Amino acid sequence: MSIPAARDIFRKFLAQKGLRVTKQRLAIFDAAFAQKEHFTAEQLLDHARQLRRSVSRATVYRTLPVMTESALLREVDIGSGEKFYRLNLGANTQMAQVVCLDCNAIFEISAPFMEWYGSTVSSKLNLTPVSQRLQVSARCNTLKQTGSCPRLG
Amino acid sequence: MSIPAARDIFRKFLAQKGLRVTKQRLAIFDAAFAQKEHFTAEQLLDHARQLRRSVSRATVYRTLPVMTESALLREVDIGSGEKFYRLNLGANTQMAQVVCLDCNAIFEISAPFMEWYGSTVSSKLNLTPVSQRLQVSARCNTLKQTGSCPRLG
DNA sequence: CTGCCTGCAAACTCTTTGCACGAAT
DNA sequence: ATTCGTGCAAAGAGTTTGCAGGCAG
Repeated sequence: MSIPAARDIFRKFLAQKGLRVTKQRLAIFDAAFAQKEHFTAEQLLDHARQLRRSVSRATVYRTLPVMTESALLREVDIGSGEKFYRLNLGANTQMAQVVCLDCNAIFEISAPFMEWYGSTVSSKLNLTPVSQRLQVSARCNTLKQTGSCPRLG
Repeated sequence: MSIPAARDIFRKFLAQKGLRVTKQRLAIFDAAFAQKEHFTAEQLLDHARQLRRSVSRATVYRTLPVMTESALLREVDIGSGEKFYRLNLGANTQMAQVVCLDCNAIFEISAPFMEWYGSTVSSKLNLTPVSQRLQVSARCNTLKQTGSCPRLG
């Protein structure tokens, strides 16, 4: 998806929710759109400030939920204290994460069965599933064998 | 498992690790053993203080990892800010959680396939799995239909 | 013009840590 | 007698919030 097209989704979502299209929100959106991998609120702030000096941390934290609700971003909480976010343009499958405890890399794995699992298990409890997450924590074999991780150098 | 038997496991684990068997650690252990459901560090502190007035928050936080490593407890992080813990005496299957967003109940579901999934996915990345978690967030049907949740009243 | 949005800084929550005293081995 | 463990209080990290002024609609 192109930048203008994605930005349009964001504008429309804001309008739909009765939210204003501000320069700060657009700068934060553009910064998020430029990220290729997972990023934190702080990293997003850094990048957004390069696009618009005055963007504040508070506005980043207030805009992240908006972008998550609009499905432009996906929140990835690996239980590490800080939350990660990731572009979610056009994604339609549930994703699992494999987190390397040695180099902190997060690998995204398509896991369509999660949706089925969520429904099955929820219905037995008379609940309606909202979301599901599946995460695997693991250690690097290469690091253990050779003493260095390909991603750590 | 009986209380003395479980306490023995704890004593042995402490000895094995070269850690001292203190009155505080035993009080915290007994408090944890009395919990039937998931509990937080704060709840554990409350209960432990009923058994021994002087138990401090710091010691609870320092003891929780010890009990987790000894497999007497299992840590359950549902991404809600605070961590939950649960007795894990003799459990040998991977558990998934279903979390009700309406009443915050946590249901534990046996999910043995998680182990297989973790291995399969990790090996493709040349990683060795350490742990996995699977969680479903859901909403209460009864609450939606009748306006009241059986667990909220 | 109205009132939502913003930046700033302070507040908040949960958890961790430095220190001097106290207790287990 | 050692040394580890403890309580206390302060620090820490990430995130949220109250407020006065600014800008979108």
